[in-house]
Amino acid sequence: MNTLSIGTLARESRVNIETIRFYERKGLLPKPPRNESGYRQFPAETLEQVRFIRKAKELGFTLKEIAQLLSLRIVPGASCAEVLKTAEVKLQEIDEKIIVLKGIQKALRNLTAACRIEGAGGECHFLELFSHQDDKKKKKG
Amino acid sequence: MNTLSIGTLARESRVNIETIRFYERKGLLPKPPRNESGYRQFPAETLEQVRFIRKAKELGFTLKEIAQLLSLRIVPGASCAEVLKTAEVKLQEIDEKIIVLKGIQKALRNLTAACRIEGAGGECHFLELFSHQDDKKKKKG
DNA sequence: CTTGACCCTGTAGTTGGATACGGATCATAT
DNA sequence: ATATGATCCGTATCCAACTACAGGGTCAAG
Repeated sequence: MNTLSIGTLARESRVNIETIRFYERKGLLPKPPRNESGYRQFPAETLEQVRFIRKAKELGFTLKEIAQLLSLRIVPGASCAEVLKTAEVKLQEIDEKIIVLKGIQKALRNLTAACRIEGAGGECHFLELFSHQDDKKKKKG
Repeated sequence: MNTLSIGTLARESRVNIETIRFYERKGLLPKPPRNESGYRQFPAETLEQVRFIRKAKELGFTLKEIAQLLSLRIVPGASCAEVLKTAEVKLQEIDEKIIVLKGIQKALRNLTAACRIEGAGGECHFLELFSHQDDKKKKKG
Protein backbone atom coordinates (compact mmCIF):
# COMPACT_ATOMS: atom_id res chain seq x y z
CA MET A 1 0.00 0.00 0.00
CA ASN A 2 0.99 3.58 -0.53
CA THR A 3 -0.73 5.44 2.27
CA LEU A 4 0.33 6.18 5.81
CA SER A 5 -1.57 5.75 9.02
CA ILE A 6 -1.36 8.66 11.38
CA GLY A 7 0.86 6.63 13.67
CA THR A 8 3.33 5.79 10.95
CA LEU A 9 3.36 9.33 9.72
CA ALA A 10 4.04 10.56 13.22
CA ARG A 11 6.85 8.11 13.77
CA GLU A 12 8.54 8.75 10.45
CA SER A 13 8.37 12.49 10.72
CA ARG A 14 9.28 12.42 14.39
CA VAL A 15 6.31 14.54 15.25
CA ASN A 16 3.81 13.76 17.96
CA ILE A 17 0.68 12.07 16.76
CA GLU A 18 -1.48 14.70 18.39
CA THR A 19 0.49 17.35 16.60
CA ILE A 20 -0.40 15.77 13.28
CA ARG A 21 -4.07 16.06 14.10
CA PHE A 22 -3.44 19.57 15.31
CA TYR A 23 -1.82 20.51 12.01
CA GLU A 24 -4.70 18.99 10.15
CA ARG A 25 -7.20 21.03 12.14
CA LYS A 26 -5.15 24.13 11.46
CA GLY A 27 -5.20 23.45 7.75
CA LEU A 28 -1.48 22.82 7.47
CA LEU A 29 -2.15 19.32 6.32
CA PRO A 30 -4.88 18.37 3.88
CA LYS A 31 -7.79 16.44 5.29
CA PRO A 32 -6.83 12.92 4.32
CA PRO A 33 -9.26 10.32 3.03
CA ARG A 34 -10.49 7.83 5.59
CA ASN A 35 -10.97 4.12 5.49
CA GLU A 36 -14.28 2.53 6.40
CA SER A 37 -13.75 2.83 10.09
CA GLY A 38 -12.70 6.43 9.90
CA TYR A 39 -8.95 5.96 10.12
CA ARG A 40 -6.89 8.52 8.28
CA GLN A 41 -5.01 7.38 5.20
CA PHE A 42 -2.38 9.93 4.39
CA PRO A 43 -0.86 10.01 0.93
CA ALA A 44 2.87 9.33 1.07
CA GLU A 45 3.84 12.88 0.21
CA THR A 46 2.36 14.10 3.47
CA LEU A 47 5.51 12.83 5.12
CA GLU A 48 7.63 15.40 3.35
CA GLN A 49 5.07 18.02 4.11
CA VAL A 50 5.28 17.36 7.83
CA ARG A 51 9.05 17.40 7.69
CA PHE A 52 8.89 20.68 5.90
CA ILE A 53 6.67 22.12 8.56
CA ARG A 54 9.08 21.02 11.24
CA LYS A 55 12.11 22.47 9.49
CA ALA A 56 10.38 25.70 8.70
CA LYS A 57 9.39 26.04 12.30
CA GLU A 58 12.96 25.57 13.40
CA LEU A 59 13.77 28.47 11.15
CA GLY A 60 11.40 30.72 12.98
CA PHE A 61 8.50 30.69 10.59
CA THR A 62 5.12 30.71 12.28
CA LEU A 63 2.47 28.18 11.39
CA LYS A 64 0.61 30.91 9.58
CA GLU A 65 3.64 31.68 7.45
CA ILE A 66 4.21 28.03 6.81
CA ALA A 67 0.64 27.63 5.64
CA GLN A 68 1.30 30.50 3.27
CA LEU A 69 4.44 28.86 1.94
CA LEU A 70 2.59 25.61 1.47
CA SER A 71 -0.19 27.34 -0.36
CA LEU A 72 2.29 28.49 -2.97
CA ARG A 73 2.83 24.93 -3.93
CA ILE A 74 -0.72 24.28 -4.86
CA VAL A 75 -1.24 26.79 -7.61
CA PRO A 76 -4.98 26.42 -7.99
CA GLY A 77 -4.70 27.85 -11.48
CA ALA A 78 -5.60 31.08 -9.78
CA SER A 79 -3.88 34.43 -9.49
CA CYS A 80 -0.28 33.90 -10.32
CA ALA A 81 0.38 37.50 -9.43
CA GLU A 82 -0.67 36.84 -5.86
CA VAL A 83 1.62 33.87 -5.64
CA LEU A 84 4.48 35.84 -7.09
CA LYS A 85 4.01 38.58 -4.60
CA THR A 86 3.93 36.27 -1.63
CA ALA A 87 6.90 34.33 -2.90
CA GLU A 88 8.90 37.46 -3.33
CA VAL A 89 8.14 38.68 0.15
CA LYS A 90 9.21 35.32 1.49
CA LEU A 91 12.37 35.42 -0.57
CA GLN A 92 13.19 38.75 1.01
CA GLU A 93 12.67 37.41 4.48
CA ILE A 94 14.78 34.39 3.75
CA ASP A 95 17.59 36.51 2.38
CA GLU A 96 17.54 38.51 5.56
CA LYS A 97 17.59 35.40 7.69
CA ILE A 98 20.54 33.99 5.80
CA ILE A 99 22.43 37.23 6.16
CA VAL A 100 21.91 37.34 9.89
CA LEU A 101 22.81 33.69 10.27
CA LYS A 102 26.00 34.22 8.32
CA GLY A 103 26.86 37.12 10.56
CA ILE A 104 26.45 35.02 13.66
CA GLN A 105 28.36 32.24 12.02
CA LYS A 106 31.26 34.48 11.24
CA ALA A 107 31.34 35.88 14.75
CA LEU A 108 31.28 32.40 16.20
CA ARG A 109 34.05 31.30 13.88
CA ASN A 110 36.18 34.22 14.95
CA LEU A 111 35.47 33.30 18.52
CA THR A 112 36.47 29.68 18.15
CA ALA A 113 39.55 30.63 16.18
CA ALA A 114 40.65 33.10 18.82
CA CYS A 115 39.86 30.62 21.50
CA ARG A 116 41.99 27.96 19.87
CA ILE A 117 44.94 30.24 19.28
CA GLU A 118 45.13 32.21 22.42
CA GLY A 119 43.93 29.39 24.54
CA ALA A 120 41.51 31.85 26.06
CA GLY A 121 40.19 35.33 26.04
CA GLY A 122 38.61 35.65 22.65
CA GLU A 123 35.50 37.73 22.45
CA CYS A 124 32.45 37.18 20.37
CA HIS A 125 31.17 40.20 18.57
CA PHE A 126 27.84 39.29 17.17
CA LEU A 127 26.23 42.13 18.98
CA GLU A 128 28.06 44.54 16.80
CA LEU A 129 26.22 43.07 13.88
CA PHE A 130 23.33 45.20 14.93
CA SER A 131 24.97 48.45 15.86
CA HIS A 132 24.19 50.36 12.74
CA GLN A 133 20.60 49.81 12.19
CA ASP A 134 17.60 51.87 12.81
CA ASP A 135 15.06 49.31 11.98
CA LYS A 136 12.82 50.74 9.38
CA LYS A 137 10.01 52.78 10.73
CA LYS A 138 11.18 55.70 12.70
CA LYS A 139 8.97 57.52 15.06
CA LYS A 140 7.05 60.19 13.32
CA GLY A 141 8.13 63.33 14.93
CA MET B 1 24.81 60.98 28.79
CA ASN B 2 25.61 57.51 27.65
CA THR B 3 22.94 55.39 29.25
CA LEU B 4 19.47 54.47 28.14
CA SER B 5 16.23 54.55 30.04
CA ILE B 6 14.08 51.48 29.63
CA GLY B 7 11.65 53.47 27.53
CA THR B 8 14.31 54.66 25.14
CA LEU B 9 15.77 51.22 24.90
CA ALA B 10 12.36 49.78 24.14
CA ARG B 11 11.65 52.36 21.48
CA GLU B 12 15.00 52.05 19.77
CA SER B 13 15.00 48.29 19.72
CA ARG B 14 11.34 48.16 18.80
CA VAL B 15 10.62 45.80 21.63
CA ASN B 16 7.86 46.20 24.16
CA ILE B 17 8.94 47.82 27.39
CA GLU B 18 7.51 44.96 29.40
CA THR B 19 9.48 42.56 27.29
CA ILE B 20 12.67 44.33 28.26
CA ARG B 21 11.89 43.79 31.90
CA PHE B 22 10.93 40.24 31.08
CA TYR B 23 14.29 39.62 29.41
CA GLU B 24 16.04 41.10 32.37
CA ARG B 25 14.20 38.78 34.74
CA LYS B 26 15.10 35.86 32.52
CA GLY B 27 18.75 36.79 32.60
CA LEU B 28 18.97 37.65 28.91
CA LEU B 29 19.89 41.19 29.80
CA PRO B 30 22.25 42.13 32.59
CA LYS B 31 20.72 43.77 35.61
CA PRO B 32 21.42 47.41 34.86
CA PRO B 33 22.53 49.94 37.45
CA ARG B 34 19.80 52.15 38.83
CA ASN B 35 19.69 55.83 39.58
CA GLU B 36 18.67 57.16 42.97
CA SER B 37 14.97 56.67 42.38
CA GLY B 38 15.39 53.15 41.14
CA TYR B 39 15.19 53.85 37.41
CA ARG B 40 17.18 51.51 35.20
CA GLN B 41 20.17 52.97 33.40
CA PHE B 42 21.14 50.66 30.61
CA PRO B 43 24.60 50.92 29.10
CA ALA B 44 24.42 51.81 25.42
CA GLU B 45 25.50 48.39 24.24
CA THR B 46 22.34 46.86 25.64
CA LEU B 47 20.61 48.18 22.57
CA GLU B 48 22.56 45.88 20.30
CA GLN B 49 21.97 43.07 22.69
CA VAL B 50 18.22 43.47 22.52
CA ARG B 51 18.38 43.67 18.75
CA PHE B 52 20.41 40.52 18.71
CA ILE B 53 17.83 38.77 20.83
CA ARG B 54 15.10 39.83 18.48
CA LYS B 55 16.93 38.72 15.37
CA ALA B 56 17.93 35.43 16.90
CA LYS B 57 14.35 34.80 17.86
CA GLU B 58 13.24 35.41 14.31
CA LEU B 59 15.68 32.72 13.32
CA GLY B 60 13.99 30.21 15.54
CA PHE B 61 16.38 30.22 18.48
CA THR B 62 14.67 29.88 21.83
CA LEU B 63 15.41 32.29 24.63
CA LYS B 64 17.38 29.58 26.33
CA GLU B 65 19.56 29.13 23.26
CA ILE B 66 19.98 32.85 22.93
CA ALA B 67 21.13 33.08 26.51
CA GLN B 68 23.68 30.46 25.68
CA LEU B 69 24.88 32.37 22.65
CA LEU B 70 25.15 35.52 24.70
CA SER B 71 27.11 33.75 27.36
CA LEU B 72 29.79 32.94 24.80
CA ARG B 73 30.49 36.59 24.48
CA ILE B 74 31.44 37.10 28.05
CA VAL B 75 34.42 34.82 28.37
CA PRO B 76 34.81 34.91 32.13
CA GLY B 77 38.38 33.75 31.71
CA ALA B 78 36.92 30.37 32.48
CA SER B 79 36.74 27.13 30.58
CA CYS B 80 37.53 27.90 27.02
CA ALA B 81 36.85 24.30 26.13
CA GLU B 82 33.25 24.68 27.23
CA VAL B 83 32.82 27.75 25.13
CA LEU B 84 34.38 26.06 22.15
CA LYS B 85 32.07 23.12 22.46
CA THR B 86 28.95 25.23 22.69
CA ALA B 87 30.09 27.42 19.85
CA GLU B 88 30.71 24.44 17.64
CA VAL B 89 27.32 22.96 18.33
CA LYS B 90 25.76 26.28 17.46
CA LEU B 91 27.80 26.51 14.31
CA GLN B 92 26.45 23.15 13.28
CA GLU B 93 22.90 24.24 13.88
CA ILE B 94 23.45 27.41 11.97
CA ASP B 95 24.93 25.55 9.02
CA GLU B 96 21.89 23.37 8.93
CA LYS B 97 19.57 26.33 9.08
CA ILE B 98 21.35 28.03 6.23
CA ILE B 99 21.19 24.92 4.12
CA VAL B 100 17.49 24.53 4.65
CA LEU B 101 16.87 28.19 3.97
CA LYS B 102 18.83 27.99 0.75
CA GLY B 103 16.78 25.02 -0.28
CA ILE B 104 13.56 26.87 0.25
CA GLN B 105 15.02 29.89 -1.48
CA LYS B 106 15.91 27.89 -4.52
CA ALA B 107 12.51 26.28 -4.69
CA LEU B 108 10.84 29.66 -4.41
CA ARG B 109 13.07 31.07 -7.11
CA ASN B 110 12.16 28.25 -9.43
CA LEU B 111 8.56 28.89 -8.66
CA THR B 112 8.69 32.57 -9.41
CA ALA B 113 10.69 31.94 -12.55
CA ALA B 114 8.19 29.38 -13.80
CA CYS B 115 5.37 31.64 -12.85
CA ARG B 116 6.81 34.52 -14.80
CA ILE B 117 7.49 32.49 -17.91
CA GLU B 118 4.46 30.34 -18.20
CA GLY B 119 2.19 32.95 -16.80
CA ALA B 120 0.86 30.26 -14.52
CA GLY B 121 1.08 26.71 -13.37
CA GLY B 122 4.55 26.53 -11.87
CA GLU B 123 4.93 24.25 -8.95
CA CYS B 124 7.01 24.71 -5.87
CA HIS B 125 8.98 21.73 -4.79
CA PHE B 126 10.34 22.51 -1.42
CA LEU B 127 8.72 19.46 0.00
CA GLU B 128 11.06 17.31 -1.99
CA LEU B 129 13.88 18.83 -0.04
CA PHE B 130 12.93 16.49 2.72
CA SER B 131 12.26 13.26 0.88
CA HIS B 132 15.46 11.51 1.62
CA GLN B 133 15.99 11.87 5.24
CA ASP B 134 15.58 9.55 8.12
CA ASP B 135 16.22 11.99 10.84
CA LYS B 136 18.88 10.66 13.07
CA LYS B 137 17.66 8.45 15.81
CA LYS B 138 15.88 5.43 14.54
CA LYS B 139 13.74 3.33 16.75
CA LYS B 140 15.78 0.83 18.63
CA GLY B 141 14.74 -2.65 17.58
C1' DC C 1 1.74 72.35 43.24
C1' DT C 2 -0.55 70.01 39.81
C1' DT C 3 -0.49 67.63 35.38
C1' DG C 4 1.34 64.25 32.35
C1' DA C 5 4.92 61.40 30.90
C1' DC C 6 7.81 58.29 32.60
C1' DC C 7 9.25 54.66 35.77
C1' DC C 8 8.73 51.03 39.65
C1' DT C 9 7.04 46.07 41.44
C1' DG C 10 4.17 42.26 41.45
C1' DT C 11 0.87 39.51 39.54
C1' DA C 12 -2.53 38.13 36.23
C1' DG C 13 -3.95 37.31 31.46
C1' DT C 14 -3.02 36.17 26.49
C1' DT C 15 -1.28 33.80 22.40
C1' DG C 16 0.70 30.26 19.66
C1' DG C 17 1.89 25.83 19.53
C1' DA C 18 1.73 21.56 21.21
C1' DT C 19 0.29 17.58 24.44
C1' DA C 20 -2.53 14.91 27.38
C1' DC C 21 -6.65 12.60 28.70
C1' DG C 22 -11.04 10.15 28.73
C1' DG C 23 -14.02 7.08 26.81
C1' DA C 24 -15.21 4.68 22.64
C1' DT C 25 -14.37 1.94 18.40
C1' DC C 26 -11.31 -0.94 15.31
C1' DA C 27 -7.64 -4.49 14.31
C1' DT C 28 -5.34 -8.59 15.18
C1' DA C 29 -2.77 -12.30 17.22
C1' DT C 30 -3.42 -16.01 20.33
C1' DA D 1 -13.59 -14.29 22.27
C1' DT D 2 -10.45 -11.63 24.59
C1' DA D 3 -6.32 -9.01 25.35
C1' DT D 4 -3.30 -5.50 23.18
C1' DG D 5 -2.56 -1.76 20.63
C1' DA D 6 -4.10 1.84 16.98
C1' DT D 7 -7.18 5.03 16.13
C1' DC D 8 -11.23 8.13 16.72
C1' DC D 9 -13.15 12.72 18.74
C1' DG D 10 -13.55 16.41 21.94
C1' DT D 11 -11.91 18.90 25.51
C1' DA D 12 -8.55 20.24 28.80
C1' DT D 13 -3.98 21.17 30.11
C1' DC D 14 0.69 22.81 29.38
C1' DC D 15 4.62 25.75 28.19
C1' DA D 16 7.25 29.62 26.28
C1' DA D 17 7.08 34.08 25.47
C1' DC D 18 4.91 37.89 25.94
C1' DT D 19 1.64 41.63 27.36
C1' DA D 20 -1.33 43.98 30.41
C1' DC D 21 -2.86 45.57 34.53
C1' DA D 22 -3.11 47.77 39.36
C1' DG D 23 -1.36 50.76 42.46
C1' DG D 24 2.11 53.64 43.39
C1' DG D 25 6.63 56.70 43.09
C1' DT D 26 9.56 60.47 40.16
C1' DC D 27 10.13 64.64 37.87
C1' DA D 28 10.18 68.55 34.62
C1' DA D 29 7.06 72.12 32.60
C1' DG D 30 3.70 75.41 33.25
